[in-house]
Amino acid sequence: MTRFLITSALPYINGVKHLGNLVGSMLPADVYARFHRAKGDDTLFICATDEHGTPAELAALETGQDVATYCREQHLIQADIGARFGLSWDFFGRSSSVQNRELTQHFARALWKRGYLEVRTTKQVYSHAEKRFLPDRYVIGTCPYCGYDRARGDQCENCTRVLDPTDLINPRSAVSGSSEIEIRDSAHLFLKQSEFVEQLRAWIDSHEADWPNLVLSIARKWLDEGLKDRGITRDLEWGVPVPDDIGDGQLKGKVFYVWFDAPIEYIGATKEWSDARGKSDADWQRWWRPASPADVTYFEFMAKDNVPFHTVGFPVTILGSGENWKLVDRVKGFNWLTYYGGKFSTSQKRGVFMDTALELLPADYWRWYLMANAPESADSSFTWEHFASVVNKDLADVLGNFVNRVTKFCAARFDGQVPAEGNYGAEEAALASELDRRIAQYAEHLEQVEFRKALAELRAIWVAGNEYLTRAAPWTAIKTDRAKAAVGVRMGLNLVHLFGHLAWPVIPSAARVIHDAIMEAPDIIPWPTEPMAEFLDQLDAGQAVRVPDVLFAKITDEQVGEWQVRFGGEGVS
RNA sequence: GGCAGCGUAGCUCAGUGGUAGAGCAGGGGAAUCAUAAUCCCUUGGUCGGGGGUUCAAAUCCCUCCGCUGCUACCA
Repeated sequence: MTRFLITSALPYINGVKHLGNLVGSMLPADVYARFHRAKGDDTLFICATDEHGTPAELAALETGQDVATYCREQHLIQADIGARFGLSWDFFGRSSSVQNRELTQHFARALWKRGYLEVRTTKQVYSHAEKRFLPDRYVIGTCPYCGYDRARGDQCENCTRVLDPTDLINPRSAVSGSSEIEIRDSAHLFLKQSEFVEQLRAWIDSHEADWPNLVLSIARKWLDEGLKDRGITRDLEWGVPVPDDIGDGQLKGKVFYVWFDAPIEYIGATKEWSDARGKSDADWQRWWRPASPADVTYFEFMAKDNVPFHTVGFPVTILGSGENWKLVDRVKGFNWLTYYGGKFSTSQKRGVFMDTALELLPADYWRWYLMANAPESADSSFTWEHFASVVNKDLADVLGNFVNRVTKFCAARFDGQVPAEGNYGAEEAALASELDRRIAQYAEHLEQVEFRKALAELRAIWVAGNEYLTRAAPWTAIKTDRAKAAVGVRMGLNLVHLFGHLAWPVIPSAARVIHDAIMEAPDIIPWPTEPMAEFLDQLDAGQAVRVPDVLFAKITDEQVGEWQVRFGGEGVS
């Protein structure tokens, strides 16, 4: 049976991530990983912080810390928030780890030996004020086309023209504002991606059936436009150093480009995981260099801006190495989650970030809303009104109230114990067969990573519970026919138990509380594999049942209004 | 400019050739176990505009409009 290797795009080290980052990679990867663990599959879910690059260096500078200290602190912050969001990483690594440095250098050496790397001299902007080279977008000046005076060196945000830093009038550093900048020659390593076009195209075509349209079209676009060789080194301090034996000594003091080493950290973090447990290399290599590729199904989750790096850049690294590393099997790409139709923005304090989200409400509220409205086919817009209505209806009314009404009625009329009287009949058989069908659908949607559809189906399963309860009406039956009422309550309690199982991949904390009401939940709440006729008839008569506290409190209009103001809501853009 | 995705009910979205769908919101009813929750019934759309192919188009082709993003040194 195949093992499931799951990676989420690496959150960049520069600050706490917002809900859009969460729903675009980490959260769906977590739901999928939990689903496979629940099914009993051998599953490994890997993530890490992406720590190299100019923004990290500048952010450290701003806080007055050295970059290594800054990254260490930020990594711990992100690890903590991820854990509190229920992100069940088997390991959350760091792209600045020793393991990743060694692996990155290993891949570079393999590519160099096979002739896929080449040294080329490029023109780079050097700023005297910062005593450092600046990426194009960190140079600003006046746009020669439209006159906008804060155009970036890579593109003018005003007229959207693509620019080169040398095009700018009055160029200056975006960091210090200093105009003491000059263009210097700098040698860099280029990865000959152009030699892999046919190989990549054949590989991408082979996934016609199992990659989403969004991913296929982005990947093909890059090939169709003519794949260029890509510079994979930078003039920075912080990063994986280029080893002396590569590049004939022309690259002393340079580091690899963050997009070269970041995907390799998927492997690096797996080695970090293995090393942390004191295991041998075979332990992590069984995931990345399996005896047969079919032994492992490798699944990547990411937002659409990351698709080219995962379907073109990283595969070239793997293929070019000539070694038997695992290539990705399935890719799930997401569009953007917007905030009232606009961008989430750290600098403008616009939108909701993971830390503040948890100050407002528990993780499951967010997990449910985000996955039920995941930006799968198009960008989707977060609004407080929509969030409140989804949470109130789905979680509080349909699910929470079901658990509450069943357990409370049981407590009031059956001493809080699973009643023994009566036998299941046609009504219960019909429900079991409906649920067999719906659960199979729910599982299929999860396997196909159609999260909106999956969660709609899960909600329909909860609704089926409410429908059954209305038909069984134990509150009426109890007046004349205690056995009939007992049947309804017993089925209701079995349904509560079932819901605890089915909800676990999506809302793990609430699922645990629900399960605990019936019996103590295991760490991994398993997927129900029995036919429902059997599963829904498993509670022992006489066993005690607890009434859990209110599972989901409703979000009030006052809260919606307050949060709109606090986070920049409607009309703000 | 080029490219990609999207445009379907008031809102959020399914639906890729065969009589327009779901959830929410709105309207009516039932029930009273429950977080006033639930359940049943129901109103509502010339499928962005225009043209074409076809016995038949939301779906295929052309064109125009709008929104969002990408355009390779941000990550």
